[in-house]
Amino acid sequence: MPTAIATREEVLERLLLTFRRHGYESASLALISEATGLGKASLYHHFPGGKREMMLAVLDYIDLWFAREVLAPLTTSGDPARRIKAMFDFLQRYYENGQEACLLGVLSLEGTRDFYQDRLTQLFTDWIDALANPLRALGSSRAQARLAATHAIARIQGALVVTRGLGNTTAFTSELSALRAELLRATVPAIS
Amino acid sequence: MPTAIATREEVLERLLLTFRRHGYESASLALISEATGLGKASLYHHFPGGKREMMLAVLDYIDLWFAREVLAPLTTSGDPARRIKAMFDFLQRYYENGQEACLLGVLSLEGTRDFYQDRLTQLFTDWIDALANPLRALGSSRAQARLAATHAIARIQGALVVTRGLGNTTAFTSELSALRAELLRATVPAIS
DNA sequence: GTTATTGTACCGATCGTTCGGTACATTTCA
DNA sequence: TGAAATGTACCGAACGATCGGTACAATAAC
Repeated sequence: MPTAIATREEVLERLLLTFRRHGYESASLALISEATGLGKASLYHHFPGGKREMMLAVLDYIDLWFAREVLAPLTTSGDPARRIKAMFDFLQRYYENGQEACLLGVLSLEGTRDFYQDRLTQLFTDWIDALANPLRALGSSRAQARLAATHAIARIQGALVVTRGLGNTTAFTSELSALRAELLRATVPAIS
Repeated sequence: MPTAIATREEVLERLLLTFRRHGYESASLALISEATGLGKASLYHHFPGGKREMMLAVLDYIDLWFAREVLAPLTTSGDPARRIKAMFDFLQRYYENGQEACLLGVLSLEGTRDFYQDRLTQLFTDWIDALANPLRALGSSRAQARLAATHAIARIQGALVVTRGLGNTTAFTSELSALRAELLRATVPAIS
């Protein structure tokens, strides 16, 4: 093999960041080429299916580390409060206090999501199911926990939107810490 | 004057819908031309500044009716609960149960928002300030009301995102009715 | 030498934009 | 009153640039 300038994982990481920042349609190949440091030929060597395959590869990649970093920790049998805290710590890092977008959110608002809508739905569903887990352990019924989990993820997404709309990260920080406290209290008054 | 096939307001309405569905970058002139029924050249007759001017015109248009339909009703001196209810009724209609996107949300997640970021910030700020009004009237302090208003708008935006991600409108409906009940109770426990 | 990887040069299609010009109601002037 | 001039609304065609994608020869690692 010739010197792989970057490992596949590094390339996927760059792709992910580019899609997070620009979405699918607006992420041009020129932009992707620049972000990954790979020429078009190289990109098409690694992803013969073109931009679609790049997006799908990123979604596969997300499936992996999202399962490892978020879903699995949420569904272990440890202290539920500890599990929830771990998720928030991760999100705070991952979104960089609201400065970096969420791929799921960006893709959700895209005009045409034909070929990845089902992947999106699956990711959201998995996330909701996983988060419902510790909420049940904190005393909610199955249905309540699912509603509360949906509610929580909506708030996270909303915090990201409003933060970018307002142009500063205070909204994100305060919303996330409030949500965290609310979930740990196991009181989701708006839902009950 | 030749008979205008469509009034300027009708054109702006079509433009708004197109930008809501596709955002700024992904709304091509071909798409806009089809949506408005105007040829590209005609569009440039009405908006010499091109796509940018179309977007700015839409933002001007929004400033007008958003102020009339949402902000003004929120800041009247009537029953605060009634004012809040009116906003939710309007939003439910405007977003069509989560099927249609919010221009503010879509634009907020766009990769480059250089020339309209300040307009976006202003719109969000105005909305938050207006909503804080009846919340104060329901007993919250000034700071609490502002936090609760920001929280509410984040949840609305998040509900739209998650609804589209999940691909069905139940999340939107349940989130919005829960939020409405919460605001009317004047209890925003996650913030306090 | 074989195979994986890449840079360069291209393709047709579409991007936002502009040009040249038509249709027609209004205004100007005889 | 009637013809000429003006202004507004609109469109088809084409602009240069960029889009996503491909062909292929050169290069690099084994």
